[in-house]
Amino acid sequence: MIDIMHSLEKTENQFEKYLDSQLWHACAGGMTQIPPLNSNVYYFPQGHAEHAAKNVDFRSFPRISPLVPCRVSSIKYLADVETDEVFAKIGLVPLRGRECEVDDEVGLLGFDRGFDRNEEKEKLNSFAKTLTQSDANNGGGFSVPRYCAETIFPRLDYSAEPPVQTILGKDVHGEVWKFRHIYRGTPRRHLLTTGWSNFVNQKKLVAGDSIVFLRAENGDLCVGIRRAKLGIGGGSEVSSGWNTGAANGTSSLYKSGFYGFSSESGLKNECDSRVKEKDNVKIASVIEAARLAASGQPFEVVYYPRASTPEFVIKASAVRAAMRVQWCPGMRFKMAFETEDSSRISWFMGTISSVQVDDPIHWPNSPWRLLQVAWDEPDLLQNVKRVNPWLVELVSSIPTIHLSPFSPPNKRPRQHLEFPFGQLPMSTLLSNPLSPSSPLCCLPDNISTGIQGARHAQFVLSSSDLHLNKLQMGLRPFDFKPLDYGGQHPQFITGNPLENCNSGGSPHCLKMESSVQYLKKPNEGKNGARTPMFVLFGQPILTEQQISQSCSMDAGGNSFSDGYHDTVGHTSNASGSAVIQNSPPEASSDEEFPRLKDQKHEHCKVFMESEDVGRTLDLSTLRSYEELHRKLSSMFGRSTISSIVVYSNAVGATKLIGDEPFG
Amino acid sequence: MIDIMHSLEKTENQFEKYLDSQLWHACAGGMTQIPPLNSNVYYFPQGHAEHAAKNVDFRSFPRISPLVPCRVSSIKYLADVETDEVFAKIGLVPLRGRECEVDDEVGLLGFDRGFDRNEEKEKLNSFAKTLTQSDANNGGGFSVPRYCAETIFPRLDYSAEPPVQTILGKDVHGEVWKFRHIYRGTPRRHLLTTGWSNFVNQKKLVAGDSIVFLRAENGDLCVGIRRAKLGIGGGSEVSSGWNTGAANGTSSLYKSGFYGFSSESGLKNECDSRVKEKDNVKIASVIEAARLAASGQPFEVVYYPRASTPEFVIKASAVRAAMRVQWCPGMRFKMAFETEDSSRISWFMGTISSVQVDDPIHWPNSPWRLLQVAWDEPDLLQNVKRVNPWLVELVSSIPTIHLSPFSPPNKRPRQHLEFPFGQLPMSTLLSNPLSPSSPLCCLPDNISTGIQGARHAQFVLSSSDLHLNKLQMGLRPFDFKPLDYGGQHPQFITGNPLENCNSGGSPHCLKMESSVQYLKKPNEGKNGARTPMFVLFGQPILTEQQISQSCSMDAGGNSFSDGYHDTVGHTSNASGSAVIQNSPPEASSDEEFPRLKDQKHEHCKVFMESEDVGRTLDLSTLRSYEELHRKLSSMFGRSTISSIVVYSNAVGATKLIGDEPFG
DNA sequence: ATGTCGGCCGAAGGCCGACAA
DNA sequence: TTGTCGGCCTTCGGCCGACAT
Repeated sequence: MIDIMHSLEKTENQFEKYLDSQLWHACAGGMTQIPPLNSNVYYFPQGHAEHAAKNVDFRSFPRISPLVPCRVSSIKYLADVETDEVFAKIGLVPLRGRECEVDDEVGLLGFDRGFDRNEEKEKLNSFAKTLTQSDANNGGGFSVPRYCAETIFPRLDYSAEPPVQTILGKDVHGEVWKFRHIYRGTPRRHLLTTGWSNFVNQKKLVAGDSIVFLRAENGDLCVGIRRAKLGIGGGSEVSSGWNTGAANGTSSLYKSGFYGFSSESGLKNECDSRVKEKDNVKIASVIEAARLAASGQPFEVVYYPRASTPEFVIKASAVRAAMRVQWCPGMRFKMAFETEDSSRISWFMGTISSVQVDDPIHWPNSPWRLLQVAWDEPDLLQNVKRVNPWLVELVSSIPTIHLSPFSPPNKRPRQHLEFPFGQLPMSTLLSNPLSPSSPLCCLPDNISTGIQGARHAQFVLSSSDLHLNKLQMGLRPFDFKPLDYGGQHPQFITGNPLENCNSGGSPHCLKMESSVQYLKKPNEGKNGARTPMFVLFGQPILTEQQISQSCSMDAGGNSFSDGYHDTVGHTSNASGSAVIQNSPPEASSDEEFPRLKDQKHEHCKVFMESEDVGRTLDLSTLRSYEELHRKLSSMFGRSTISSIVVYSNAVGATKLIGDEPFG
Repeated sequence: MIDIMHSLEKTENQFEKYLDSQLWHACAGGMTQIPPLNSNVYYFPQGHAEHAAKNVDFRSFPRISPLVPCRVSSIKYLADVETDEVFAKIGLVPLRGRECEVDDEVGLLGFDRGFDRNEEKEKLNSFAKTLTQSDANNGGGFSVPRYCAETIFPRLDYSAEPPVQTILGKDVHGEVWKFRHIYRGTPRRHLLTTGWSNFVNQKKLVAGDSIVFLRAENGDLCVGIRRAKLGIGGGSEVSSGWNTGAANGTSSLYKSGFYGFSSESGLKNECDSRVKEKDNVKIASVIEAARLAASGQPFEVVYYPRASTPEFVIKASAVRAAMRVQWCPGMRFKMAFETEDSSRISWFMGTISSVQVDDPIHWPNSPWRLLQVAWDEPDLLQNVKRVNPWLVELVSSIPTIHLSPFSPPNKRPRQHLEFPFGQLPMSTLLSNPLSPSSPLCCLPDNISTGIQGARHAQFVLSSSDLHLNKLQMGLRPFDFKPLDYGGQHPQFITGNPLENCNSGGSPHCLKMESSVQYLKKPNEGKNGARTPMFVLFGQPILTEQQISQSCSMDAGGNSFSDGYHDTVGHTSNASGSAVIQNSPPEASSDEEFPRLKDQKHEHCKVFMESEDVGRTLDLSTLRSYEELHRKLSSMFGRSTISSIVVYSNAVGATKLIGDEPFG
């Protein structure tokens, strides 16, 4: 394969050393989602240009699509030689026509799972800590959280007085750093002393940066760094008050001159800055990528996961799912952000204030940053005005349902959003938005059995939870209910009651399938056996008996379809199992709940109450209660899971399960 | 003017800041000769490629001349942002045909002089010191040589106890550095203390590097650095034992890690190395320059004066002069090199061992590195095997004269050396090398008055002088003799008695005018009045009366022609003043003694015996004894010059003059 | 459990005159 | 005149437990 861009970069960066994928992801942070190898994605030139942090002139490509369907042909995990900043080179092969459809399946079935497993393992073996002032201070050591010392570091011999050992850690370049690890003080605590200061200075770390310890599969201890982002969200402006500590990052790096005059001298050239100037991604690269993409040739993009701009190579399924939603002003949603110290992920609630194409002149039909939003906590997200639809998650569709029957159909010509995948014939859907077979604006007409919002209700999150450092909602029981129990009303958020969608002038309601599709009774219109089952954070949990049953059935995995593929595959045919027929169960759990796949909803943190130590659990890999039980038992080293195990997902909702089996 | 290369470089180095020419030359060192603006030069692509320190593939320019006549259209004095290394961008406009001839005159008459004046001033206002171990040590200060403190630094108030002041020095980027200057200790000495260590660290200086203090015209004190070259001469290999101290330059720059392991980590990326990797001049630049040069378009070259490769943009007159010499194996010569610490210039003696084109395959007719040489002190110049003819200076032509009458004329076909200037019709000269009007191989037939080598004898240097730190030959009287005193025999060097030229097989004797032309009686065949005059290191010194006389004469300045232009202008006409007729005296003193112009022969160091402080004197600017006397008086602050003033030139020859006038 | 502080100690930085070349 | 050295003082780096959160 001819790869011009790659060879270009080779010349400036002769020695490319590929990182371990685990370490790379640990450094990239929890928000980073690199699409799996051979999966189908959309490439957004617009986002690529944004990533380059420069104004890119695309005039030479007048007709390039704002989103180019591609297959991921290669992924290289790399790290900047100077700053240790991780980045990836993603090889993309543009797709067209039938190719999209066919290959999409391959990607979904073949490789998605492998990636998720990797991520799971990483979570188990790595620990990230944000450096405190004391950690980053010159004369100091590093306070090692007990959990890290006990689970990641080599076993310490506590019989010595004091217990000490030497820690060797490999960084992203394979260089080994040496630390003295001591367990001392009153009360006892783990500390890194000798060697730590040198590490801080060499890596130019400041308070707010994070260090990642990871125990690799071969037993090596790895050490990565994750620099604090200057601001939350995607804008170039720094949000006020958020993470200001890291903005002034030079104070502890350089001795100021004797009279203070020479500090000016030393900081000029880029070698001395701890973070390279933001020209990682060159304009030329963007142009070249766009050129090749437009002409259907393979190309390669460079992506810096910590560059504070949204990802521009997005899993096709996520984009498709987002495009199926009929976005309306007034919709309530939540969106994930990395916290200031990059240690956690916070979900921020907001309301869609407007749905309009971001840059109609240059990218007339682009869904990129389609949604203008108003945040419940606008202070922290001042510079986040527009977001990508596939990054937000609706928390309740009730306002849409309540209001749309009384709002007049929008007479204005809709903006045509490009959507080049063959699987989703835009023209059909858009040309007749009011046809019975496709969803109406704010009026889903194919909901037959009313609201069955139990699954969504599970994600309801009061905004007061957002700033809890610990999840303390704990001990109230989780009501497991079989999905086919009808009549269960969702727990509604009563935020802004969506005046926008009701007022006559401004509402823009765009595209396709209503979000209330999510609430559609999953088994409706399927050949699905109405098997009783349980859902944990939207992830169906079956007994092993149920699995063997469903496998023996015609399309057992499809029983859990939320209705996406019904609409996708057969806009005029309500009963469809054809598209994903014969898919093995593993695949179905991934693709059939794409809304849940986004942003780690399948990952739950499991706390053992006696320890207050959370372990992460990938629900998507659990196919039975038995499997869950085994996993939990091995996690906590006990043979039985007692009732004090509390489940909590990233949102902060917590559940307590009893010792008795689910079913 | 379209200048592709320039604009290319602009993009990578956005802010080009031009240096003061004086500071630039002070940093570049005494060996650097940048040809004057608008002067005519030869551009050597071969040397350019060598400068890039890479193998450049010139196959795309099959017929590019190895030396391209050009006019210097621009000179930019610049310094590397990171390393402070000075470099120049020289704009060149290829010349052809008549253009060469005409414009050469303009260059010679118009601009050469201005440059020399600059250099003179710089010498007077700057001081360079090579850092000792103590200077470069971490815990130390800087020992300021008294001369530097008293002539370059601001006046110190000695009434205080101790006398202290703050020194502010601007570096090449205009940044100001602050030093505490104190005069203390027993015995008293000048020191820089506070601020010095910081400077050393920031600039990553090591013992062997030099610091240059310069008092600019506006009174500002400037501070430049001049890093030690890794080896003397032009090769890429480091000569053994020479300047080894600087080769290991990292010891004092970085604290080694606590356990020593992290020093490995810190030194990897190029930002931490004190000298950038040797890719200053890119291959692409060389190719591009060659392309433009071959097609006659203007181009620009980047030249790093401290890159240890010979200059590749050479004053046309110097090349022409060298090409007129009939180079023969066995010829004795000297060549200037910068000393290890770059504080002085040493002349090394050698013998031409062979005359053959360096790279006959790629550059079949190139004079570049034409001479293969054997050094009298081969140890120090192990890697200098081949040198450019215009860089060597014959010290005696006696072997040629002695031997050539008995050696048979070389029958082998001569190698054709390209020489594209119109003024020197190669074809004529080469096609008939034995014609009476052009010099024979080793047999000058146009010497009419025997040997008159007084001028050359003045430059004879015994190799034992080379390593003297001080010029101590001092006090023997200098025999001033009018030039038209005939019969004075030169002081011959009796080194290797040139067996090569006598042996039948190997001698290659190439090109044109015999070196004994230098010994030709200058006034012979001229319209010159046989005015008695004195020559100081080859620089004629007239009384003011003589000047006014010669100005009123037809070609007064030409009286001092050494015969170059006779041969050049009129190969078949022995009496010629036409070429340089009407030249003002200033111009003539420059161009008519080109051999003396090279390598600062016109600069003498003047020592006041009571002080042992040398001042530099530019003889070429002196046009009368009175002027010399005035200059010396003002230099030493005395109204009369007593007999204890000793003259010594860079070679080490010293002269003592009396109080009485020359004439 | 762990962030921050002051105390303490040793190393390095840095200024000094002595002394010698 | 000036390079180098040892002495001496200060500053900084860095390890420690105390204490508070």
